[in-house]
Amino acid sequence: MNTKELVLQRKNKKISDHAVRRLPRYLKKLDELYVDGVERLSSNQLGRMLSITPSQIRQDLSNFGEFGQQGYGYNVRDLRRVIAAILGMDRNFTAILVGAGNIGHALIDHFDFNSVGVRLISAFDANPDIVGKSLGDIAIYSIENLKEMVSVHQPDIAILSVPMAYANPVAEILVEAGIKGIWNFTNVELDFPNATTVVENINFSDSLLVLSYYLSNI
Amino acid sequence: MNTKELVLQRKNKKISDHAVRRLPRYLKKLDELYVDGVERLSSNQLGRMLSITPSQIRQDLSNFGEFGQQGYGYNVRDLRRVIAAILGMDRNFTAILVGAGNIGHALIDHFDFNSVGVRLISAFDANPDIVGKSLGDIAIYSIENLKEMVSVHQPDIAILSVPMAYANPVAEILVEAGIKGIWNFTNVELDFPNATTVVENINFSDSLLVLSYYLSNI
DNA sequence: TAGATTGTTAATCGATTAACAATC
DNA sequence: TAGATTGTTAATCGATTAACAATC
Repeated sequence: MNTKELVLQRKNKKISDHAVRRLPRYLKKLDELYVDGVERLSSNQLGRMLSITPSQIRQDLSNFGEFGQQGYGYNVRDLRRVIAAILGMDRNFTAILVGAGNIGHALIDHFDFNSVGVRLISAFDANPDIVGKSLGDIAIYSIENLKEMVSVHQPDIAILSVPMAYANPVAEILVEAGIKGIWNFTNVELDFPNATTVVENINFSDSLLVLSYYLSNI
Repeated sequence: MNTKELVLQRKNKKISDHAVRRLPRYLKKLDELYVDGVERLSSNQLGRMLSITPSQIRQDLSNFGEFGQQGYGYNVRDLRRVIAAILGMDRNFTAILVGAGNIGHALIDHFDFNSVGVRLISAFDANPDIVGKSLGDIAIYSIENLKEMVSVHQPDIAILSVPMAYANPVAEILVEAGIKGIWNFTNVELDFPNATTVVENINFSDSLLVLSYYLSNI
């Protein structure tokens, strides 16, 4: 299979969010197997490893192309590459951190942006005590310059980790400046009037409440 | 409506995870409205605010009981209470932080556990430099004592934020010691053999990959 | 009362699973 | 070749939406 022939979406099929969210799980398992030196893999084997039916795996992959071979299965190395490409890992997306508090710290120090193909280029904060300094090798700029910097440098993703009260106003600035994606850590649902912007939420309080629900209901 | 009569699940109906994950959104909006002094609300109004069909809201709520009134709608204050109770917010769940690195820091400093009815009682770490100190008013104990402390004090929830390599071994200790829920920040899929333990994942890398996917595919 | 809105049943839509012909 | 496993079509299952009688 030639990766260059990769079609990201076949036949204008509508691809469900469920399917998309399974792709990172496939990828991670394939990475593990690759590191372990495994060369081939059937949908059946992968399914057992992830508690997913082989049917579903084949359906999911068939949204994007034909990556297997009858009687053989999938080549681990190739399939990894394909899924990485589908997920946009080779697009060299750039990101800025907006709000350099504790979560921002944690991301800069511990999150391997590289491993998902994203490059973090700078940070912005309102606190004059930290503006002008840097976190690791990420410089912190004043939030005053956010709009201009986004307009000029056109980063793809804004990691939004400002205090809740600022979530919507800052998001609006980002959208106006032309940001394409927002990774939203604010626990606030962003309300856009005219949104072509992609928003992906990491919502701690919703998540903990769901855990609390299931704990309450065995 | 009398909150004491609340039944958490009617008719042994199976409640879908989708429905459960919408409840925190309802609650948050109801909180806002309550603070703004709004007294009543129809499923239609709430639906417009959240971009959810009124049908779905009524279906979701009907999983748990009858909380509205024909011709009137829902009482904001009552419905808030009911949903909070369904989500287990008045169960006084306790939590421990396992791995007191940056994410742990961020949670202690900024996350309002109180607002979801959870009480954080202590933290554990392997780093001898911080064991014995505290973060805010949360004491940090040695991870050596984890199993014993969990067995004795029986916290409900473990917030798992250890390095990836330790995710599964530490999770196993927690389960053996009788933990009921794990809020998993490790980016690792926990594999339990005999799991009655509830796991709720916060997976940064999966989430960022999904954002990257949608950015790649307009 | 008349209008509004619920809770629920029925209809639709979408996602998952099963089955199987094609073929490596 | 024979066995294995794909990609896809069909069947099933589950979730969402629509419709409406009940009733505040």
